[in-house]
Amino acid sequence: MINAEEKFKSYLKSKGLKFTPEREAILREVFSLHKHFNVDELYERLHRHTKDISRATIYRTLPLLIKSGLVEETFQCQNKSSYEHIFGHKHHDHMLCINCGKIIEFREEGIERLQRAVCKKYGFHSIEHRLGIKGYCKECYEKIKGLDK
Amino acid sequence: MINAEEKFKSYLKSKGLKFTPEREAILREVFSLHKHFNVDELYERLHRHTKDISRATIYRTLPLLIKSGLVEETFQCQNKSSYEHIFGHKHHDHMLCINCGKIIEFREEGIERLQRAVCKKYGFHSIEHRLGIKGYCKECYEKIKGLDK
DNA sequence: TTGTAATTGAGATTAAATTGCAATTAGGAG
DNA sequence: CTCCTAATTGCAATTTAATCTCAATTACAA
Repeated sequence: MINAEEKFKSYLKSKGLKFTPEREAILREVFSLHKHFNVDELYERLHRHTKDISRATIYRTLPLLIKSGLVEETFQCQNKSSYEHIFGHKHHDHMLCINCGKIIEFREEGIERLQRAVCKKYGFHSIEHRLGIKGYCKECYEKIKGLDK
Repeated sequence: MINAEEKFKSYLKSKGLKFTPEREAILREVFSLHKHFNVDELYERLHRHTKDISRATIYRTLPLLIKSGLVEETFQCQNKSSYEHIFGHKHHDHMLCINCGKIIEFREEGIERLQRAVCKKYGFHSIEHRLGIKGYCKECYEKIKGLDK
């Protein structure tokens, strides 16, 4: 597998779907973004950087990117789904500061291993797993402690 | 702390809030349910078992139950939040079968410990954490393997 | 018993996500 | 290269979980 575009094309072909300019633009935008994004942010960036692409098309394209293994839904924040591209990255988990919104990514091999062990124990065939820790980042916690709350 | 009701009352009092018949009914219903539930299911059960309580009141009461440490949001399924009561239980994680909907609960002490270690490493003050594994349960995976997909 | 701030239900509202449809188009077959 | 058709698009309407508004009610402390 050479790159994300090839992988996406190959997925589409295998399903009899088309590689349209819209899908290409979305793919490029997603991979030019080196952070998490939600549909609105993606929509805004697409409109700034390329031509108009409707939200409907974004909503229809994201599941394809996910199924092709290029994108993952990472967490939900205020009822909005956030995504990130995962091509060429190892899976990682997230800490989310509920005060300032900061996201800390981490990968903990031991947790990954234990998850595999648990799945094996139950005969469960895992497709995706997500660990999210919500709380206060170091800075915010110190601020809040100061306010005695 | 004697029981869930006392804990809820104590939380409400500490915030200057009232222990109303509606809140009591919701609390009872939640604790009579020994499984996960979403707002709709809770609403249906309340209407079957007790008097009419509006969805608005349920939506307003759940955050109180969560803040008082009696209920946890466990996962999102088809854009609906699921909850469970956690009074007297240790925290556990979930596997969700995307084929039959089965939920497997598990507690893995090692994962809990590693999570605490990661938080410590980053100085992150955790409020809640959630690990969800989606995939196929043993039975469904065998069925699907049989269908060569 | 009373006063008041909290609570309730009904219905309106918000906002994310999905869908129907007519016009357009990618891309394989010939 | 051309043609054909099923896939795709944008728009606007729709769905649906969740939130909000407001007038009437009520818990509960003084």
